Amino acid sequence: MAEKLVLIDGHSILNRAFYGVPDLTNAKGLHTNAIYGFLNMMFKFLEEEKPDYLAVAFDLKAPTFRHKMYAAYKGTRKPMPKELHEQVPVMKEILKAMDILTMEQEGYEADDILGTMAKRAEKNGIEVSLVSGDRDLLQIASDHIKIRIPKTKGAKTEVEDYYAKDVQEKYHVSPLQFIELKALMGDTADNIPGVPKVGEKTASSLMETYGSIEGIYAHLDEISKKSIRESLAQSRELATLSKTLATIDTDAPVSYTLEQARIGQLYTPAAYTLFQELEFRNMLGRFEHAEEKNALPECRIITDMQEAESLFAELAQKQTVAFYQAGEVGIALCGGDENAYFLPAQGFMTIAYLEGKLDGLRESFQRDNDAWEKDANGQDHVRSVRRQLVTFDVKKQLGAFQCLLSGIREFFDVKLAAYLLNPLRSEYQIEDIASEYEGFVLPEYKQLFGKLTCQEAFAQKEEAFVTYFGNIASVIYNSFQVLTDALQTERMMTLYETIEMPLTYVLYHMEKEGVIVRADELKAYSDLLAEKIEKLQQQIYETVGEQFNLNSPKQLGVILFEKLQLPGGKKTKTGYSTAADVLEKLAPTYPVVSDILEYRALAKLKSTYADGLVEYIREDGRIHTNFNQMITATGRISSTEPNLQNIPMRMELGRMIRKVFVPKEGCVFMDADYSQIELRILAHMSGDQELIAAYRSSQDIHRSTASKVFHVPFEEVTDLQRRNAKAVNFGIVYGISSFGLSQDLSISRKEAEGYINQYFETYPGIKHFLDEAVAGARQSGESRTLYDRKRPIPELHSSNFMQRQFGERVAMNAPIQGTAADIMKIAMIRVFDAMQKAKLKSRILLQVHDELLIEVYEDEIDVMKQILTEHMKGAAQLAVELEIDVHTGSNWYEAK
DNA sequence: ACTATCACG
DNA sequence: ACGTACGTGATAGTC
Repeated sequence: MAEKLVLIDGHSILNRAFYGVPDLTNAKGLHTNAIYGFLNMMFKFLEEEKPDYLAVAFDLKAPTFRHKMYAAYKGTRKPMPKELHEQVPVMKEILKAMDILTMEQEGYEADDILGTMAKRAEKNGIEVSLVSGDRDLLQIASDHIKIRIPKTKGAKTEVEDYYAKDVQEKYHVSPLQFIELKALMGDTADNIPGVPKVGEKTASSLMETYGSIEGIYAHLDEISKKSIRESLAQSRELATLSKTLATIDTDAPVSYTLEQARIGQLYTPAAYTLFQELEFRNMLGRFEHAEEKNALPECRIITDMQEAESLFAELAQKQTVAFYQAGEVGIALCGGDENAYFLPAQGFMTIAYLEGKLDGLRESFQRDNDAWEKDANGQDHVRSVRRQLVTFDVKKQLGAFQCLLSGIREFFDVKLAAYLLNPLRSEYQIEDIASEYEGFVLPEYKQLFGKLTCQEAFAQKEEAFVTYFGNIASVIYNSFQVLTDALQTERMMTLYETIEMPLTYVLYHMEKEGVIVRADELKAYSDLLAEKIEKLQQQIYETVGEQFNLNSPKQLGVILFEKLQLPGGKKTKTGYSTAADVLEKLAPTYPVVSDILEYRALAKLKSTYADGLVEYIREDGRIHTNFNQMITATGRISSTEPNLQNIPMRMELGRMIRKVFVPKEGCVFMDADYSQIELRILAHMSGDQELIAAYRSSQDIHRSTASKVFHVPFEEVTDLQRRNAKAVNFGIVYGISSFGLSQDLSISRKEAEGYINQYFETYPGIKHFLDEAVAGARQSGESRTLYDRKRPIPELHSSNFMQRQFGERVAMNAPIQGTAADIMKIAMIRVFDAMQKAKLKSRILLQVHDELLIEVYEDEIDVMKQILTEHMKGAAQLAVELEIDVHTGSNWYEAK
């Protein structure tokens, strides 16, 4: 078989990667996304093509000959952004470390080097693949030179391949004619002027008819369109120049030889070090067993019960076993590199049987772990011998395998670990973990089976199905080591083991329990709203003198700011802003605007809450929300389908909704919430003596702040002063900015700035803490909570001022909001444990960031209140006490 | 699929 | 000269 050469257009691929891959930075703040994308693509091509030779060409910084000609004609290229620029030398360093030939040559562009090398290789009977983001290279395509153009489509990369015939097919010209096609239409990205008025359509029809630029000019008078004909006549020189500019030199005196490009040891120690520095953890796997890495283990299906028995016996000897359940169809298992198994639930091998076997494994693991634990006496090395069952998304798996509930510490959740290591991702699919931490490319379920359910897929495509789930089990098994290592080096194992993993179980129980919502009352409330909405709507239409869709901000904007000529239009990119803060300024003068505001409020209540919630009431009369543990950047949990963390509270009419949330027969609701937990955390983390002292003397903190900031005696603080001080306190926690504060208080930026300066003078420790938070985050590229939860902040090193400012605010807010989330999670675990130990029948139902809602049996009210007080206050020992408010009531409205 | 708006902490 | 408060999720309208 012919040998193979892969050539890569360095700058062009880096550029593609830079814009295609989301922003990434390493601990030192170096941007790495372009390098990451480049390497991913390179590995993909290496795996697909298995070439014998590989080389990457770069342009030299100095403008080259062809560009100089054009530079004189019309400016130069845009400079590349600094975030990309800094990655180029690092990229070259990596290639050097991997012993990959990089080619650059004075006076020649990367295109020329690539073209020349490709043609030379072709002459030697070598198959060439040329990877570039640039269609320029199509002119090089032949029967043995394939041009590969990667296209980033969302998360995936698709590749367009062009041999000569493919160019002909798509563009109706030969590769050589492609040069002239391009010369006619021009290319701004490549600084080729082209002929004015000639675009893609015209150029290709001209080329199809006359075959060449020369041919076109020979038959100039035959061209029917007058404007085109004249433009061509006038731009003859430009056309020639463009052709010169577009032509790639395939016979340049390139000094590199094919032999220099031969692939040697790619996975060298030097490269390993670099990959570590850049934090490309998923790629590190390639270095360990570079040879065998391409193959996933064999996946076997086991239908025979005797075989199943011996498999489980074998797995019971392993230190780690990965499992993943495939819908109701069966379970995939993997206990090592060599094999993965799929056990369908059929015949005598029922789900119950499989569940029992898995629970058996768990039990034996637990026995060993308990024994080791006793031996080790709480020493660190226990972790390395602990036996664990590894899976993906424990909370979801619990739904099917209830038995798993009895063990917590025997399970490891790779999805949860991946979230903690990088909480910024929008999703954590098993496929992403496979590629990020293992370097495996797993096909997606949808690609293999489309919309088939697991049952259908198993019935119709058994082999693919078995392979798919076997691969998942194997990826779970393999990523376990990488993820636990990463958690250790990031000092996050304690967070994982003592907070996140136990919390999963608490959340599972809360979801399963659900909360009663009275559908009949909700309906009555909805009808009440409907009546009010109808009246308001009629009144608004009458005043305005026209019917329109009140729910459309676009139509409303036109009515208010064009038809009625109200002042203060324009704001968003799509038109006028009709947001509440804009309308509120107009409401006092224009009664119709305040009607609109009221309409909006009522419409929101009706659609999202009154009508929205009914849809989620199940047959048991309860709403079972999802508490998502792997969404937020700061460590909070979120609630969906429905969101029960944003039930109205601030306005009385909305707050009434809470009356439909009721405890079950024989129970009351108990609601406990932390009092100003974030400010207390700020006092602790900053160590500011004034603020700590204020809390210790248990003063009204906002009043105290007002007194100090505005220099008035504590007793004489006015309501307005207190309100302003409260806003400043909030602002501090959000990462203060004078603009934000001025917006919130409707004051001038100057005044806001005055408040902030006064505040920092009063609490110098806070100023120092916030400055340090930003400086530290800038250094390390991340911020950390008291419990070492991290949030990366790549924005701090952005070249965009706005982004950088955003990064600074995040650096101030994340440690505070995140620590509050940590403490609440600790409290939830301890409260849950205490309730179990006391064998209470009462249940935790909801968490709303700083608040817990409990369904409490009448005879457990006292003990429940005691548990909440002890464990919520005791969840952390801070420089100031944690305080909570506890209320009871016969519905959520009353209990709050 | 995206934007604007608004509910909560 | 720019155009922002931090963190979420649901709905309706628009493309």
